Amino acid sequence: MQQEVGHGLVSDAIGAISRHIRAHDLMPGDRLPSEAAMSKELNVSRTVVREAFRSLSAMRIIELATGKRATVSQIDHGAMSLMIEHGVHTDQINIQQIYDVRRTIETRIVTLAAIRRSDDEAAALIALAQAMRDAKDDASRLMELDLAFHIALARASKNPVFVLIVGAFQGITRTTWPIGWKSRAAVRSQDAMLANHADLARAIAASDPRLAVELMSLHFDESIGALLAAGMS
Amino acid sequence: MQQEVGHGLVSDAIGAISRHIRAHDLMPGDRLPSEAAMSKELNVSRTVVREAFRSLSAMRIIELATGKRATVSQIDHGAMSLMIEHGVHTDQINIQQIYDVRRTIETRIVTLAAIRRSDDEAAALIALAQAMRDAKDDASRLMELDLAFHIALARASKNPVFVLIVGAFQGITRTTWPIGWKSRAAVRSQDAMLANHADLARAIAASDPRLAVELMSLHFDESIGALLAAGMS
DNA sequence: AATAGAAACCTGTCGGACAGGTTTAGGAGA
DNA sequence: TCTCCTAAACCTGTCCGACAGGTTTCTATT
Repeated sequence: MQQEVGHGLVSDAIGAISRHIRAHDLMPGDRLPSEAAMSKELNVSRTVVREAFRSLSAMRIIELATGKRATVSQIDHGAMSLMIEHGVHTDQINIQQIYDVRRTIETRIVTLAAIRRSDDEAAALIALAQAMRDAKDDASRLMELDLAFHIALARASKNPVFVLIVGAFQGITRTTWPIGWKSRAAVRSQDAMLANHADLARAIAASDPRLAVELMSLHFDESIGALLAAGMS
Repeated sequence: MQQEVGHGLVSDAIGAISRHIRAHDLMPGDRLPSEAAMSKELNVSRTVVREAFRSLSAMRIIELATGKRATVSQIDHGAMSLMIEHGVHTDQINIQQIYDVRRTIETRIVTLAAIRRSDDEAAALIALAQAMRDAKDDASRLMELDLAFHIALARASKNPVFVLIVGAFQGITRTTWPIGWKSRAAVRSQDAMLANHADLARAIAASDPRLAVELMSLHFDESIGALLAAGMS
C-alpha cells in the first residue's frame, strides 16, 4: 500500500504519521493513535514508532505527555530557536546576519501592526514598554520584557509566520542581548532605547505605520551599533 | 553536576548533547560520541540516548547514518519546511500570509543579491532563468527550477538565514505552485512570468538593486493575483 | 443521575539480542 | 618503509519483553 522512500523504518513511520494527520484532518489538540496501535498498523516495533513520535515532537508537530496519547500541536518556534542557535554556535550564521533579517522582518511587522492592531494589543504594547522602563535596573527581567514586546508586535501583525520567525530568534537573542545592554551602559543610551520602545508602542496605538517604521529602523541601527561597539564580529 | 529541568530523561539527554557540542566546539562534520558512550556518561539507557539523537536529527542539528557515528550537521531547512507545511495543513497559517512573508524577505534578498552577488552566481541565475523558459511545457521541472532560482537568489544575498527562510517555504510551495501555474494558463501570463525571472536575473547581474526590487514586487503581485484568481483563500 | 473506585490503556525507561554497516589496527606484500 | 588488504572491534537499526507510573474509561454503588 504505502512504500516510503526515506531509508529506514523510522523515516517511513514519520511519513506515515504525517500522512495520518492530513488524511484525518486532525487539528491542534486532536489525539493520535497510541504507539501500540501505530506499531500494529505499520507492522513495525513500538521502538520505531516511538522514535518517529519523538522526531515529530522535536519539530513541534505533535506533543507528547506520559500516560496521555500524543496530540497534534500548535505551531511553535521552539524548534526553530534551537536550530538558529545551533547555526550560530557552529559559525554558520553570525549575529549581524540575524539582525539584518530581523530588521527586514520587523520593519514589515510594525507596518502591519500599525494597521491591524486591536485596541487590546495597542494597550498591551504600551503596558509592556512601561514595564520595561520600570525594570530598567533588572537586566534579566528587562530582556524578557523586550523579547515579549517584539513578539507582541509580531502578533499584532496578524500573521503567525512573522510570530514564528521573530520567535525563532529569541533563543540566540537571549545570549547576545546582555552584550548589547552592557555596551549601552557605557554609551549612556539605555534611556534612549527605553524611550524608543515607548514611542514605538505609541506609534502603533496611533496607527501611524510610517512613524513606526522609522522608529523601528532607529532601534535596529542603534542595536547593531551597540553590538558592534561591544566587539561582536 | 548537571541537573536538567526538562520533563523526562530524553529532554535531559537532548540538553546534554547540545551542551556537549558547544563545550567541545564541534563544527559541522565532526563526530559525536557513540550512543553507548553517551549512555554510560549520562547514566541512562541507550533507548533514551537514541531518542535524544533522533530528536536532534529531526531538527537537523545532527546527522545519523547506520554504522557511522552521529555527526554535527550543516544548517538545513528540511525541518522548517515540515513545520510550515504542518501549520498550513492545520489551518494555522494560510497561503497569503506566507506570500506576505516571502515578499518581505525576497525584496530584501534581491537588494542584497544585486550588491553582493559573485559573477558565478549572476551567471547561474541567468542560466536558471533560461532553463525555466526551456522547461515551459514541463510544469514539474519548471517548478523545481523556479524553486532553485529563488534559493540561488537567497544564496547570492550572502546571508544563510535568508536561504533558510526561503527554503522553509519550499515544501508548502510545492503544493501550491501548480495551482498558480494553472491559473496563469487561463490568463495567458505564463510567458510574462518567465520573462520576469529572466529580467530579474539580468538586473542582479547588472547590479541594479532598484530594478531588481521592482521586478520582484511585480512577481509577487502577479503570483498572489494568480493564486487568488484560482480561489485560494 | 452523580460519583468513587477499579480495570484497561498508555507512555517512559530499562536491558538484552542480533543483523548489518563502518572504522581501525595489524599484518602481508611490495 | 610504505601500501594495501583483511579481520576484528565498533556502531547503529530494529525487535522483544518487562515493569513503573500516569490517564481514561467503565462500572457498580449510592
